[in-house]
Amino acid sequence: MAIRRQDILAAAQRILSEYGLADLTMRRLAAELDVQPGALYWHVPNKQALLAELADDLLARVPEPSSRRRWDRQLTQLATDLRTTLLGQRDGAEVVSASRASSLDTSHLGKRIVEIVQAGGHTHAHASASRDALLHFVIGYTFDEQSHALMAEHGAAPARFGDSDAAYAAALSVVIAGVRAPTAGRAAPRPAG
Amino acid sequence: MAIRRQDILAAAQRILSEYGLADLTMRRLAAELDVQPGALYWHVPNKQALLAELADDLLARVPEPSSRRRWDRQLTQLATDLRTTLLGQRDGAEVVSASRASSLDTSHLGKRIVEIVQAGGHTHAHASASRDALLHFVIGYTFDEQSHALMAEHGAAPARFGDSDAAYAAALSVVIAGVRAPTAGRAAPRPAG
DNA sequence: ACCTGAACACCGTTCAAGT
DNA sequence: ACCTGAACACCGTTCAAGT
Repeated sequence: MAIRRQDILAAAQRILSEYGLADLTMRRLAAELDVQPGALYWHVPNKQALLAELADDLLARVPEPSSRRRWDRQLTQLATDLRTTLLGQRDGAEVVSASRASSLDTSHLGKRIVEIVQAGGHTHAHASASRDALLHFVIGYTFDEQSHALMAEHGAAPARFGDSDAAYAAALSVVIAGVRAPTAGRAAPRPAG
Repeated sequence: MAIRRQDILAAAQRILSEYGLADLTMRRLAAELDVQPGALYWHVPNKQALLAELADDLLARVPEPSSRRRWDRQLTQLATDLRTTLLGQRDGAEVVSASRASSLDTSHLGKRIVEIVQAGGHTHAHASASRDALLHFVIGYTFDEQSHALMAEHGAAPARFGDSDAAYAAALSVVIAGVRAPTAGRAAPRPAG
């Protein structure tokens, strides 16, 4: 009974969820499937490709925003769901962060964001810039959140106080406000204070 | 003639600049200094601490924004200089990204951003959210840029077309606009299209 | 077609023992 | 005080040979 590519992915998922990314090695994966490490390389070109597939599967779990709502609400929804999805998988943000390698802009998520912003009446240029700003923010932010939670668990860092969801929402709203107000860059200077 | 902590840092810098982060191993570092690998552990607790110090040194190179300019210009300047600094060091964004582990908010850079936004007449809460949005964006964006450039070099990815500085400036201006316009979240909805 | 066995070329970290 | 020698417990990847 030969192992299939599918089995490898599933086993990788299991190890990731139960033991974390640090324990997800090709040797551990082979042991989980009762084969020799080399056997994996008949099904998969290398570890990176495996991680990329895990990342894609994870991003595919982000739900579509309901298109009935206002475009900027859709964007907020999407960014919120993306974070929730990443937090829902152990080391989720790191997996995505480590293996995206600049395919984010051409990803389904990236395209959806551009569509939504354009549907809001903005130029393609502004939509692209918004996509870059939004995706890099969300992933970077969540990565930090997740790795800090891990360190706090191991006692290597003090636990953060306050409502983390609220902190995220506040930072997110900064980016969203910028998406909504592209002309602010050319607005007349307001007096400070 | 014993080696000093300083020498280790300097050698690490050399390896990083000449061969990249992947080649910066404790064993390679020891070889560079003509000592056994174990010798390093008399001077340094572990590899992570070393990387954290490299990251700190790198971030310290970011120049202070001239305080004569308008606050939002200072912010743009800072974010632009941060990217330039990261791009100026081989694998710079990755080094910072890998070893910051949520010390960014308490970093000098983080504090400066909060000060600047508050000097712009905004609340501390908004300044904190802006810091989070801005730093995560810049580092995530630059990391992607740098790793993509590396992959393109190795022929593993198509080279990006267009002006990368302009693309960055566009995405950055989205975030900055959001920092400038915190009330936009409560503004009346504009008709789309 | 699919896997084993065995190797290659590495890692970070620890620690008794030496000087 | 500072380092060596030697080990421990690992890595990802390749590839001839087997079934």
